[in-house]
Amino acid sequence: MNKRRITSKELAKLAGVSSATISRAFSPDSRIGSATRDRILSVAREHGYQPNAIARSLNNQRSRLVALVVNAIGNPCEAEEQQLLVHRLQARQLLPIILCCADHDDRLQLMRLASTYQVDHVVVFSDMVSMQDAVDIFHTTKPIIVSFEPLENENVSNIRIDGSAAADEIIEKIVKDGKKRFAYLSGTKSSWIDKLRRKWFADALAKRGLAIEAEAFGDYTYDSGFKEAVLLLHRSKVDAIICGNDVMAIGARDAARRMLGKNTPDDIAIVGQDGIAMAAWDCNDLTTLSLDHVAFIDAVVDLIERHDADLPGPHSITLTCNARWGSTA
Amino acid sequence: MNKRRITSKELAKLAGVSSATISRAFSPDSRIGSATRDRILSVAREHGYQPNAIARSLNNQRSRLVALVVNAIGNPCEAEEQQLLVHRLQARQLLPIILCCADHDDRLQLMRLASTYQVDHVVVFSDMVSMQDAVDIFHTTKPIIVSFEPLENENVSNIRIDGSAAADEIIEKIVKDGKKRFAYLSGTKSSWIDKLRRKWFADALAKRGLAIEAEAFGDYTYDSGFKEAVLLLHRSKVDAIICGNDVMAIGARDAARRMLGKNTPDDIAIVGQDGIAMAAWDCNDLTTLSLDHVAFIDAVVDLIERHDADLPGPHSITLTCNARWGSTA
DNA sequence: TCTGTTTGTGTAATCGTGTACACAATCATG
DNA sequence: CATGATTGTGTACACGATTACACAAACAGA
Repeated sequence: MNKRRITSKELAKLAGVSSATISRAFSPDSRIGSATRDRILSVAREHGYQPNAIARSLNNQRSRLVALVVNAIGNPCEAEEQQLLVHRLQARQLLPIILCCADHDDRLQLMRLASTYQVDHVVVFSDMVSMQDAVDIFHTTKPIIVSFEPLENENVSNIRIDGSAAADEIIEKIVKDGKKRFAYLSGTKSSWIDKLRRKWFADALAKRGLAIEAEAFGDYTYDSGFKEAVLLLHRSKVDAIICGNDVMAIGARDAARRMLGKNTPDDIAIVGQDGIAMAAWDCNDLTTLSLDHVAFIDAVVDLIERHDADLPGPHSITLTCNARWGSTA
Repeated sequence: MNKRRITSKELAKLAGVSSATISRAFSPDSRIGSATRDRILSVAREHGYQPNAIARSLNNQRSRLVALVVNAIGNPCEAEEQQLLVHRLQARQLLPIILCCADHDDRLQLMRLASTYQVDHVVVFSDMVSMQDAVDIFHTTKPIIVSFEPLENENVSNIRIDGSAAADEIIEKIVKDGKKRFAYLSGTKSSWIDKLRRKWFADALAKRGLAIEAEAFGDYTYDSGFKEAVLLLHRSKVDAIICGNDVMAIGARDAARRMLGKNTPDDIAIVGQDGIAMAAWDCNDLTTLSLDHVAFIDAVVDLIERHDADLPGPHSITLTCNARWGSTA
């Protein structure tokens, strides 16, 4: 119990070889007698020896650590993607370090801390950090950065999301249903992705001679969706609310029903964004502009693998969203 | 761009000192002239130098990494606690490595991988790994393990959860409302925590001359809650379902309403467990046996800090749950 | 048999820090 | 002013692996 881990040198003594041979026994393709290897692996198992990844990282300049910069873990919009990505990383023997930006006072400090661990890759989900900051902090440690936000930089790969067609489809249907006055409920005041999403819908409305009449700002949570929807519906006569994400949409739907007695889709149309699993639950049944999470994470993993294999240059992948129909619009 | 990180030796040359002095400049309390330190820090900032945490870890035998063994990231029951814990760890300059067990074929392999990174602490949320396995794998690297499951071991601290009183309260109310036939919908077939939770309710029923009449097994997801509830309600005439977690409870509630036209709480009582934020949403309004997440994570952090400061021995903390009332029971 | 290749292993340097030890310079104290 | 404590810095080694290089043994082909 509680005994210190055995080192390769100690194991070498036990197996009657040099520490170099120990190392070779654990490197798949290296010149070593198969008899020796078997003996070493057996002795290693017996003593619970495993090569120290920290020492190994120091030597090869590869940590096999990946920093995941996220807003929050609990937030379902990201959680499903995080889950998927973590799974994929683990299958490739890469370990994720989570950097949770939501309630951390000094996000840059946090990223600097992670950068000292020589992470091999960085994936930025969060829209709370400026991409330029991420590059500045991590460029000294050479990892590639995968991010939503397009940034021309030789170290940054991007996943671009295009939801304009899906937004157009959704607006088409809502307008056909007779709705005329639209509100947009943003998730943040300053996020790049939020502005992009808003533009998809604004463009679709403009095409039909309509516009976003009212606007509100929440923080991607149910409570903020609920609260802002109440305020919105009290101060303006909108009959459709496009929300920055699904969770806020659920909050807005509840607010309309509970506080103003308005039901979807007859009295008011409500649209979410993300396409989280919960949106499809029977009690929610949300109409939402949905991103294919699997395709999204496939793209991220693809970029990471490309970089892991030292293939040249950063890349850019564009994914399109699609409409997922529920009973709220 | 993309230039290799500067090392302490290179910085030493630039600042006209030895690499040892560089190291001292970054160690808060070490003998160094304040003028020298200021100069070094300034040159360091200029060149983007930060001490390499990997090398430092190798040297001090402290990685400041914490392994978080969880079932899934997306699962809301854990997500809130994870979020809180990650926040606390980050505030202490500890970085979390996530080990996601849910869909990983070889959990032990995964834990072994993490153990090679010499993590300082391990927190086991998941009930999918046997505690004994965790101890076997991590004991060679000396970290303390914080876990739900009580295990007598000098390296394991426990957080025990007691929900018996709250379960009694809840059963009391449901029985008073006239319900007589109870079903229990488990989250897993084999989990230790699931059996414990079930026992709280079974005991409360036994006290009143009642028992769990029907039983089903899901996997903590909405879909499984929905599906199992349908089967359960078709094969037996229960009028109350206690669910292994909140998400399944929401699924069960939807199933009862949608597939059998039974509403809560009049036709059927439905109870969740965990007390996740979503349970309190207006559209759910779940009665649930709730754990105080903040207190829980406080306890975890307390144990970690104690161990981080090299205070003696593992400890055990017991927390009690309380009933949170909604309109489903 | 002689030479040239292949195979298996050990030696020693390296990765980037932290720190024990040594030593010079500065300071306090009588 | 002499002496001892304190302060600031450099030198050298340790942390635990990987790997270039060297070298002996085994083996191939003529």
